[in-house]
Amino acid sequence: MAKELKDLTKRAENYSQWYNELVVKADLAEQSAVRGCMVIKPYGYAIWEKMQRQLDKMFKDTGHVNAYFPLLIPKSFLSKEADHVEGFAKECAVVTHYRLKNDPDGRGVVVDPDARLEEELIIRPTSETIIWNTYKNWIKSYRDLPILCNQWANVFRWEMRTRMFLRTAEFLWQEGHTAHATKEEAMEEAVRMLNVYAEFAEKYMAVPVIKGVKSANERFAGALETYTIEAMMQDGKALQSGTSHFLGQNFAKAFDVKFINKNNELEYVWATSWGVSTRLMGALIMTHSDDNGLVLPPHLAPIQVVIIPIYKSMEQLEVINDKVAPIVEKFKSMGISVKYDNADNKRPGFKFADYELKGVPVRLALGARDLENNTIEVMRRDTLEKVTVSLDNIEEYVANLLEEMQANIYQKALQLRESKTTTVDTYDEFKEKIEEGGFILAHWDGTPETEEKIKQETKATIRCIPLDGDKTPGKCMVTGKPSAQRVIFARNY
RNA sequence: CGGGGUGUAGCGCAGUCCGGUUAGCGCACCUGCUUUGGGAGCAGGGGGUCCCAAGUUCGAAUCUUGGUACCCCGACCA
Repeated sequence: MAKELKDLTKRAENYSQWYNELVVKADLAEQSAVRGCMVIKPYGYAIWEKMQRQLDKMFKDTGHVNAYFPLLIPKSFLSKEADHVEGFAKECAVVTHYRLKNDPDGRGVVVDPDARLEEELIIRPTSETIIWNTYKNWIKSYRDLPILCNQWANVFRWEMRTRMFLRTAEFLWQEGHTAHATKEEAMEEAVRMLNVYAEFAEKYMAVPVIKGVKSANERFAGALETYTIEAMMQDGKALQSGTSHFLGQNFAKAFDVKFINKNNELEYVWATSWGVSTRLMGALIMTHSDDNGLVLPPHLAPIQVVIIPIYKSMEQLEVINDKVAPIVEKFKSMGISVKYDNADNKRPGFKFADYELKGVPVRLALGARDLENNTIEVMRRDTLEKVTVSLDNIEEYVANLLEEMQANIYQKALQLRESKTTTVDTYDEFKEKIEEGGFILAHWDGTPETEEKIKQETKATIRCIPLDGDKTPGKCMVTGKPSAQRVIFARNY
């Protein structure tokens, strides 16, 4: 019986299949009836909620507020910014009718041809256009600025190929849209939010990221500058985990959003937008999981501690229940989320394996042996180490352990990234190394043509031009032309 | 849209080449007893339009034709 679930542990030649299986078996999500869409199950959603709550707090701490804008966007809005429409047109779902009717010839319903919309509506792939159309009405004077709004929403992009969490047709995200009086202020905002994302990834998700700027090819449609955080998955592929865009005055011009500045002059507004999505769930899963299933960072685990009783009779269970009750209370008072699983319909071994699969950071097991010795067994999910410790001060012991684990899985991920990051100087060496996966630091002449050539020949793209680190100039590995600094190449999800 | 693969019980599959009793196995599910410190054992039980349609045949899960769905690899992907 055990075999079925243990097959999960064989990390398939095919990482995608292994990933899919993990997502389903850890009870995070499943494919829905609609192609490319995903049902996020309660356990998966609980993790997303924890992410949401923390991010939302960080947005508010940096002065932002939440609002909500419509799902449907008039088609004409999308075409107002030329680059923007170019980037999204191919993947938009379009609403053309507003009514169905009973099929006169048969069963079921059909689209009522008389109910055609005068103007088609687009299901938002992102909300810049509808938001800027709205901001136009909100902004008259420099006194109305800045506007620092965020919205939590779903968006829809009709992708050709999807993967749960990493790329689904519909996904949940937050999108911040800000309006500023000056260029400098808007640029600061874009960088500020990039830093918020990086801090969230590293401190809460325990996912090390590289902050950088996108090349022109990879830039957001309609942006002047796109900042990104890039993470490395365990198979060496890159995952773009969050982006923050400096939009310049492009959307202000497209939607004619002007304000009167202090000198009584009419000026276009400066803009940013920034977002992270349920793709972060994918990053979380792919960064830490091991052959026993999910590994969740303590700061985001919906259940941080699970307690499992081991007993031979109901009388014995009663005794354990009494022993555990105050421990549970103590954990709760310390703000540690705890589950006491004394369900009698599963055996302990099953529970052990199941909570490991779900990535619960700490497991405590209490049985007759422990009752005699005043001890408890502690297992940490990251290393799978088991120790038996005294019941006295078990709460503090676990609280410390959780922090240690949070730091440990971050370090582990960081070490993996460093071990899979190489520096190359020639294109031949590059072609060889890219096959091994991982990040490659190389010089590039800064032209889209060279980047495109490398992409065609190696399937690797420039993930970012790093903001931090070595800034030594050099020569492009392909053309030999001057390069300001090394950039990061990788294959990506 | 190209290449490859798969549709048989809730899930995972065998059977298909070479047509032939009542379509089989594992897991899950239900009942009972024994168990419980790493995915329990035994016994009994329930559950099937064999993806759809047409054709060949005395007889089709199996052969033929057409359709369809999903998966993987590409193309695509702020």
